[in-house]
Amino acid sequence: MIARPTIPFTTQLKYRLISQLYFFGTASCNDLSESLGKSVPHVTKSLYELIDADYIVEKGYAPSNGGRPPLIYALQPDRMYILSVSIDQLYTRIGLLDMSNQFIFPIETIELRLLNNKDALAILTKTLTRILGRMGKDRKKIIGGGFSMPGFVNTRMGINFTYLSTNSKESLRDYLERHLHMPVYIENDSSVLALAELKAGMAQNLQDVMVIDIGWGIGLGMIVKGELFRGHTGYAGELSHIPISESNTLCECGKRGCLETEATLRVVAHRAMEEIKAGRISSLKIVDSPEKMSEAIMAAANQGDQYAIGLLTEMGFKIGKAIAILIHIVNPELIILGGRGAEVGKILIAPIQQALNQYCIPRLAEDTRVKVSQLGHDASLLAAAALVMEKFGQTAL
Amino acid sequence: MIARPTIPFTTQLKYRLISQLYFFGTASCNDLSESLGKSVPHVTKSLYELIDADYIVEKGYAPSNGGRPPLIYALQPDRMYILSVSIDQLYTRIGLLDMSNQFIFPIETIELRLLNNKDALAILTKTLTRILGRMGKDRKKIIGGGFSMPGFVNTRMGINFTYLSTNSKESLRDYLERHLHMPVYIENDSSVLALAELKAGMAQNLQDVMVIDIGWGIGLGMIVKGELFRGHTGYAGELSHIPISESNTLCECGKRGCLETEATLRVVAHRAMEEIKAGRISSLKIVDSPEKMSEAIMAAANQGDQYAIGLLTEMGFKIGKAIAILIHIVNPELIILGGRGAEVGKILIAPIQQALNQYCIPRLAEDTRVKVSQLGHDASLLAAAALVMEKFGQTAL
DNA sequence: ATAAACTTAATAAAATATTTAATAAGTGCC
DNA sequence: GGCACTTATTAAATATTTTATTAAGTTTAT
Repeated sequence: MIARPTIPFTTQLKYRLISQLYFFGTASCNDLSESLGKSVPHVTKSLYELIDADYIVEKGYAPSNGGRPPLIYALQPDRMYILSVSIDQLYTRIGLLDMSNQFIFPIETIELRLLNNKDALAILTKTLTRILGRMGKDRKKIIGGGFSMPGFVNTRMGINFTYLSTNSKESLRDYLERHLHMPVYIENDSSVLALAELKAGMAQNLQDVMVIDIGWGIGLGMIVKGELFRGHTGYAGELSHIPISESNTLCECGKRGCLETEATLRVVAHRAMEEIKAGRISSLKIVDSPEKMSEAIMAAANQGDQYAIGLLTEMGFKIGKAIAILIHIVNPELIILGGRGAEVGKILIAPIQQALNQYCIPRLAEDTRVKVSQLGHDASLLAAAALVMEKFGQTAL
Repeated sequence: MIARPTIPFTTQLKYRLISQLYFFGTASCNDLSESLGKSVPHVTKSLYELIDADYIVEKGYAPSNGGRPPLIYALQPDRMYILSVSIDQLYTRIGLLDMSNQFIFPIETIELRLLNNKDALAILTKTLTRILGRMGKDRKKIIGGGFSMPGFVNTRMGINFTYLSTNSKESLRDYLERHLHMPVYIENDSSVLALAELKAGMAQNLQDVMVIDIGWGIGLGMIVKGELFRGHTGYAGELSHIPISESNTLCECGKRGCLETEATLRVVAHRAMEEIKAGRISSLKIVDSPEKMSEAIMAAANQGDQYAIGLLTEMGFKIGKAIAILIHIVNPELIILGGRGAEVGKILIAPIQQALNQYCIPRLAEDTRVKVSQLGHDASLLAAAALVMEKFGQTAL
């Protein structure tokens, strides 16, 4: 078993201070005192010890807020690093982040098909080992690895039941820790998306937020009581298989009418290819793969193509129906549309809002805002790193 | 504004100790130390001070657990009291509890129709004032009032948007505090039912539990991360208006196909009355009110009447469909069937389980147990009191 | 049966963590 | 310049945990 904390501090407060500063970027002693719920003198003391140990640096004074100007602190960027891995069905992206959230190497992307691929984990591990090899003596500074991946992930047990099998009894997390020699945290990709919104996006400082991951499938990341929520065994947010439609399309899961059979980019892409083949007139041309088709549809829709907009509007309305159910159960303050579908968020938001008006109790619909994510493509890598830093801040002694 | 803590202790730990002892009934110093996450000597010290102040008493030694036998502590029963009020559409029950969870007067029940009743709150307040009048000098010992009630309740704002209007800008909570001179906590009845399970029933020590309130309507109380969950504005758990059916019965809320139009005791009672009138043969006879009809149906079902069982089985299956959706979203470890429908829980559990098998992803269905509540009729009064004690334990200084 | 070894529980003393209160230092505004 | 406000520093007081010690039982091996 890998010892979880790589750097041994003498008090828990120091772990929390570093974690907070990582998420804040910069902060004054007062900010930290307030956010950690500890007194200023106590925070000052630990802060100074961390400055002496060169983990934290003073960044000078900020403008006054109507009184004595606050001294600003930040993390020493190259004192610690985080390994961050974002895995999807086709590609895996790997980054190494410093304490100022900068990538210290260009992000590496490898093609790694997860489905029915027994060697996926071995290839991933090998690639990671190669990349880590470049770190030299800085390797010891890596405090952990955060992994975002699709599938049924049980975070507590460190297992992914769908992909990246270890082909043995060993859990995926233990396997990775054994090969990478660092603490590893794995999490479902939709949850990581939600974490990104919580730490760097629109969910900051909010309590109850649902992040819809619109892509090849449809996922849900839940922020409940200001924290990521994963349910009892880690499968909370299985939006894709709730029954939503009257057309009884058979789903992979064996049931009929699942949201996934009706409202994903995959469904839209396949449907467009069929309909165009059958003579449907549009600015859209058939392209060679459904993946590229979905991108073409989104591009066309953003250019104003009526057919593409129609397809996405229909998808949006069905997603809205599912969100209506979600709102009845969870009563969140904000719904964020994220994932690849966020590209056409502006087009989706109207039919979604319409579905909410139609299927929600008015009081509930009124109290819930719907917004499109502003986070870019690197968000999932930053959030996978956040996974590590969050645990770092919870390190007990 | 009413000062929330009636009794001023010098440390927060003392409030938490009293709260814990209330819920535990009796406990050893070690039990308390563990459950509060504080060291034994620290707990001991506060415990002794509370014994000196006569809030807590020693109850002698418990049998050894393999070592030195632990000293057992309990609350002094008549040092503090809690006012507990459980309100439903027709009847309101009022109790006064001591610190050993005993009613110090027989529970009073008054008939109080909530619907379209402008005077409901005035009548309630008058009754409560009369009952409190009997307390004499013990009145000061009441540390608060807990109110369980139907409707859209926003606990943070202290408002019930559906019933018991104050006919003014003042919140219901403020109104009650002003008239009763004590801290008041109001909560939705389904949530209180969940709290009862959390504190005294099957949800004890569990993290994520859904309590289905099967009655005249259908409600949901949610335990998330080991605590009552109410969502952003307090309306989480609105199970009754999620779309579930293909038969498009119009619901009061204006939508079609809501669970409430298909699977409540009210629906079952009305349907039985119509069908029997139309000549349906059964051991059931028509009674004069739907309320009594529903009780007759449940009694007949428990006696083995096939028609009654059929009606309830159909209701159960539809409730199961809704629970399937719930499980996909929340991934709870336990579903508890509560409310008046728990009387026929044994009959409902089979069709519910069947619906889960049919509509849930297998992994999710496997990880979720379904049980029938064991709590009796007084549970909601005890839980309303728990509302008060829970806040008492959170009293800061 | 009985002593030795092992539990669990309670207590006292010492060490550490954390807050409070008082004060100082800087800024902006009248 | 004086006042209100925010931030920083220090000393003293308080809260809390850790460690070691004692007490009171149970279990196991003879």
